[in-house]
Amino acid sequence: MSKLFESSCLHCKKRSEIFEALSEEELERVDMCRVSMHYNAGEIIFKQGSPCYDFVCVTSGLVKLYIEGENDRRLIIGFAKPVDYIFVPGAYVDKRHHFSAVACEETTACLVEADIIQNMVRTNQNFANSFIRKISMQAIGLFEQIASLTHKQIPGRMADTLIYLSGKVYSSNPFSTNLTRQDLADLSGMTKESAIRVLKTFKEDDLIRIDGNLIEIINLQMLETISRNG
Amino acid sequence: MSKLFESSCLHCKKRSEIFEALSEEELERVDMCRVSMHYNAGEIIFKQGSPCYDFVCVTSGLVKLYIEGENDRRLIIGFAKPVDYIFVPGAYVDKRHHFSAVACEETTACLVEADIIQNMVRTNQNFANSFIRKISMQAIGLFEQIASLTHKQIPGRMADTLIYLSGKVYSSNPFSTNLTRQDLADLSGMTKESAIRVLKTFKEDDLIRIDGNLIEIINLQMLETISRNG
DNA sequence: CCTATGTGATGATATAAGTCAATCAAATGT
DNA sequence: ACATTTGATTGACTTATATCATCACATAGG
Repeated sequence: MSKLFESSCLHCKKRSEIFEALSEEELERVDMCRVSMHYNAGEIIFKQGSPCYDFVCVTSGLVKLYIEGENDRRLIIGFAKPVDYIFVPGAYVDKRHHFSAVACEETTACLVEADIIQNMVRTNQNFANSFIRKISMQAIGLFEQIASLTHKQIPGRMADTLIYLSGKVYSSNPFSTNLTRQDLADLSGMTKESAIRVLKTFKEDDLIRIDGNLIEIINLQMLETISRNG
Repeated sequence: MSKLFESSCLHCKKRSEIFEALSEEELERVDMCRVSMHYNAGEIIFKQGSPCYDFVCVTSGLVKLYIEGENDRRLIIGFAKPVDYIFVPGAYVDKRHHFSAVACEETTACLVEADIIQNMVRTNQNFANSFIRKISMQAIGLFEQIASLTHKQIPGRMADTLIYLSGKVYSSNPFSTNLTRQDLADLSGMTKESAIRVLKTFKEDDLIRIDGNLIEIINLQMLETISRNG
């Protein structure tokens, strides 16, 4: 909505890694053309295939990023949380989004014109470097996910998903989430029913505890073993 | 081996997209510190997990890039052919290789110190831009592969592999390849036996023809339909 | 020349995981 | 307060795909 209830980029600066490379003057330039948006849970921020005009920087809430395949199948390839900006590879190739972004919960985000960012990548070496490092990390994450999805079976994949959520996304244990079983399935490359069944066996084996929105990993070591054995 | 039997980067320039952004002076700097290497089929160029010192630019032959998972399982994530340089995401993160590179056939490649390249990314805007575009394209390719591998079943995945090889890697039809059935399987996320079986059904249905090292797509349209239906 | 060794091919079998269908609980709208 | 929707759960069944075992063939090495 209005940018009034967001402080300016200059003060927001301390929280967002990548923007540290920018000078005050550059930050002001970003601030000038940014639009602060509010999304309710479930609302689409951008959709795969649509033209991409903006870079999105999540300032609160949580956003899931997923690929839509044929037959209504989806695969969640990651999350963006405060203060991640979402790297959109299409911005440098075909100006199209190659995955969709949807708010998992109440989310606010700043949209900045892609041109402005790309321009700063051109003119500011340090920014460009952070940018490339960020893309690199995303690529490495994808490698890990692709290896897990193709080489492991259901228990191993779900173990990876739980470890990822607790370790990388929510950074806490137990963690409170409003991801659905379908989301967990889309993260692990399986059907919702299979997800429910593995989670049940994990509960029965006292590896995890689930109470409503709260998921707790009780036996991380065993989960890691399951992950390793595929 | 010796750099004598390779012409200098200055003359090689016309063939390699990304280096077009470099000035003569910069190209000379690259030329100075580059090492030209020769690899026989099957030889490892670099291995997942090892420290990465160099960027690799393939000047002849073909290189397969693959992730090694647990239990000896591998997944081929792409190929590098003349004149691709291999983007190594670890160079900007942890200085480790996150996938392995192996020569599929007689291959020559130039190795350039990662520092030199990274330095030029810093100082040359156009080079940085080409660099980011290249990474972006790799990421988009990974998205497509990950969607294919997780959402499609064996015939769809093998169809994708054949279309990819003919269209993107060999750019010809028929194409001559010395990839083994195991390689085709590693590209498609299945076992060697499954790969052999689908290929057999494809042959029986007159979609493809295989004669020794030669693979020909006879009915591309039908293969694309199979790909779409998963 | 014979023996390893790697690759391709095939059949029998086991099993992992998807599909389909029904039920239940909680949330939401009227 | 009731109807409707949405998500979670479970069971029965089917099927896709891996595994295992075997065999043929070519090539390389001693």
